[in-house]
Amino acid sequence: MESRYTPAEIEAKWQQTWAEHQLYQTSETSDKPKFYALSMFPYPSGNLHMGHVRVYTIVDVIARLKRMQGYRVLNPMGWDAFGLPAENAAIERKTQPAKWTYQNIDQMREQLKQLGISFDWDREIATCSPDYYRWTQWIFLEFFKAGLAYQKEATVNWDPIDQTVLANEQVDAEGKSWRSGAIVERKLLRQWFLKITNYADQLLADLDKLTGWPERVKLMQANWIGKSVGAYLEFPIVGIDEKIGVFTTRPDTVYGVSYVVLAPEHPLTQKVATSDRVSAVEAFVQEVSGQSEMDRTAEDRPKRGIPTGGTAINPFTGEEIPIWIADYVLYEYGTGAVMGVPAHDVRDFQFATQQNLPIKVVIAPPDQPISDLKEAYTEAGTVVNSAQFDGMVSTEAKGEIVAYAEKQGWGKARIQYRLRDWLISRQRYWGAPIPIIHCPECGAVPVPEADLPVQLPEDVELSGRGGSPLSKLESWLNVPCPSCGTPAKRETDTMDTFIDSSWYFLRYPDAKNDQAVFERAKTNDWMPVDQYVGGIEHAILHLLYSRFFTKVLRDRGLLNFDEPFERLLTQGMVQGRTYKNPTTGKYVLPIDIKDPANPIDPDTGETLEVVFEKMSKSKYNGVAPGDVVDKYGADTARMFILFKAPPEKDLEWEDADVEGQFRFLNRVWRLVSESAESLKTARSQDLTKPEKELRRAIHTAIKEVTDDLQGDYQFNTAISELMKLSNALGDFPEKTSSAFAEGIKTLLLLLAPFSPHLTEELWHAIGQPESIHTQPFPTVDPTALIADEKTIVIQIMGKTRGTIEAATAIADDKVALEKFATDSDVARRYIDGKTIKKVIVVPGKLVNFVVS
RNA sequence: ACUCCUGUAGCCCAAUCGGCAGAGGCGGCUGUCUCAAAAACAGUCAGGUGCGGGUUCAAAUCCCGCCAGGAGUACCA
Repeated sequence: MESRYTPAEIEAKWQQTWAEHQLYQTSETSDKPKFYALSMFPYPSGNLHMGHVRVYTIVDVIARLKRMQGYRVLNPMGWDAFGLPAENAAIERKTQPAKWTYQNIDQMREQLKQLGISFDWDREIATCSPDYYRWTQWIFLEFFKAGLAYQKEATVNWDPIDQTVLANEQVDAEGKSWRSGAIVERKLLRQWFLKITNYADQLLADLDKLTGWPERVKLMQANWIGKSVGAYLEFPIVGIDEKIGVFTTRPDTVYGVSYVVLAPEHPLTQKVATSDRVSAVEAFVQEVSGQSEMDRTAEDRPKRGIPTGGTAINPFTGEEIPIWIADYVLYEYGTGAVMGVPAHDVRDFQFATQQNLPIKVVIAPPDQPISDLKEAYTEAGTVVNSAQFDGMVSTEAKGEIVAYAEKQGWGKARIQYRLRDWLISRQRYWGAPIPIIHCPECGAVPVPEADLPVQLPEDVELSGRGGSPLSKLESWLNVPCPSCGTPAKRETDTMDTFIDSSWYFLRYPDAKNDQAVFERAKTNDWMPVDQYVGGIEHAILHLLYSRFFTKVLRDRGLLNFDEPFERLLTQGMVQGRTYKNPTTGKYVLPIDIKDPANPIDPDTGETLEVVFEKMSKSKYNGVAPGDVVDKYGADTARMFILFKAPPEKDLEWEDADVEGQFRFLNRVWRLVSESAESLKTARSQDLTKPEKELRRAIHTAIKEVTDDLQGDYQFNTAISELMKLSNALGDFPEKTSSAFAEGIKTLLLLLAPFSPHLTEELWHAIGQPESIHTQPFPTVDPTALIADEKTIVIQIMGKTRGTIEAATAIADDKVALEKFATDSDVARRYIDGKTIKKVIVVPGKLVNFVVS
């Protein structure tokens, strides 16, 4: 065989052989248990980056391991192919989005294949293909039939750069678009929504079922859903036959209400204003609405508001209280109006102090007298100044007061969510058209199932400006109404691309079905996904939407499970070495650095800061996967990525460490190829002591690697175990021993999921006829793990004083060990002449003497 | 401001139920090879676990209080 390790040759060879033998095709007709391994599918930007390499490598190791462990594994791949970049690229390059996208897909598929990932390419999907979006549209119509898709005029987030609306989830805390980074504007538009709020409670409650998810992702979703338990209460307006409804989580403080506040956008603002105040109110509302969301919610800015002159009545006390308008009340949340209880709410306290509004204490702190409040008291306490509720504990008063309000017709218990309905219409071309026809007679009519897909027309003029491109295409736009035949118009908005990705995992089990969205039996068989791997950036967006879709489709009778993803692994970023000028903040190209040990700005001569940051073009810190594969091979790239950091942590790309992995694979190569011939004639006889020790090392490695891959996928420590085994084999002199042969085979089998090409080559080199990837994963022989002797730690007063060797039978027996240890030289040296007060014995590990 | 995560050797990272702080890699040093160097190979060096308390026979691990870095949320009534 080849004496040198030449990854380029063997990797190409085996990739071709595997493809010819369809080694990774999903087996469907088997009684093996199923395992669905899934990586979040990529957007086909045209270039694979290291982040991709990391996810797919992680999933590939899991898929390969599970196959060897006897599972039938589904490990599919596809493309999240709709979206704005294609449209923008098409405008720039004067081409069609479809053409650009499919070219990118071809390019990325090739790059992926070079990594040796065991995808079942027969199930490949692209969301922009009519075969796929036909069913996206079909699912939309399922939502429509269920009353979960509706149109509404609403103030929505408008991205001025991308020229489209966005969902709340797609706008970050600073009011910026997740894609373009532009500050979003608020616009009143008629848009399509999905009623995710109907499922708010289930989406929250079922988080408890997701025991295989990271806590922080669940926490983020719970916060996003934002459940608040409280009450809806109504305050009649003096002089008008209308009421102001408020939502509060503190009905127990209702006797302390000293004013009510409306959000500036509230429809009642003009009505409640007294004639002398109307113009001031109008001016205030104008001013606030002219401000961006940013300004309005900026940190520590004072609350602003004005009285309307109008008054309302607190039904509980009969008191007349002023109605104010203030910018700290959000129209989007609750009823857009709040009751002001300055004594027991931090914001109300601040506002009331500022505006000289009365502060009335109704909850007394347990042990303190009610004195002048310096700040709001928001804890529980004893109810005071609250008529018949006086003396109650405030937490109990909540229920009583709500019950009383309900009896009096003043309000009722209410649960409020922060979650809003999902805005899904986009005024762009490259997405799945919403399959609706607007008829002047019948309204919004669904496109009949037989007419799906509503195809995207190809002869379209793209400019990126002035509304949906589809609205300008008369031939496509005008159709007869499917139900009455009247001339009607198609819906011109396309769907948010997050819709496409909210169900793709349901399609893989039956990816080529052209009769139905999927065969229920197949999807129910493979789902839920056993292990999902992807970036933390989807903690809310994609993962919440997918959970929502799953629940709706379950309720439509299509699925028989509640949650789509059993276990979730969120992998960390891949960071590159970045040279940054500390004063200007500018990034410097690595090739401009003369001495990496002492990096200096070539322009200014300043010493540069060396940091690891997420790889990106603008930071000049990217490493191209292709370059690494060319230089070291895919196996080395895979090993490095898995070894350098635990999967959920950020990974710092260091060339020196890549070389370390390359060296390791070379060592394995040499170790196996040097002994390949003698292995074939390995003799078997009674084991010598060194052979027994080697077997113990072999089976310890099996145990450790299996454990590392069982629970939390600790690839880094698994690889270090493989290095240990490799070292032990290298040190072992008897290359013709059967124990050595067992060790070599075990090493290759354990390494196979990590370095599929190298192990396949060596597996054949030692005379094995079948593919290593179809072999069973090694299992532990418990008898091989038993050592004849164990090292026992001797401690005196908790301090280690030495160790003793004890026969295993003694070491594992508490009584025998105590005696053995007490008689040992080490112990005697320290306990002679002292009284033993207590002896702590940990069998197999240590003996600790407490002496006086 | 609040919540969560992370601080272990020069660096990346390990350490079952609390039980000898170290598995692996990088780097450094020494050697082999070489005219020399690089590469490769072999050997070797390394801190008491961010800080201060506490619990315990025993703490990197558990508890309390700080410090540093990162992430998320941020008037949600």
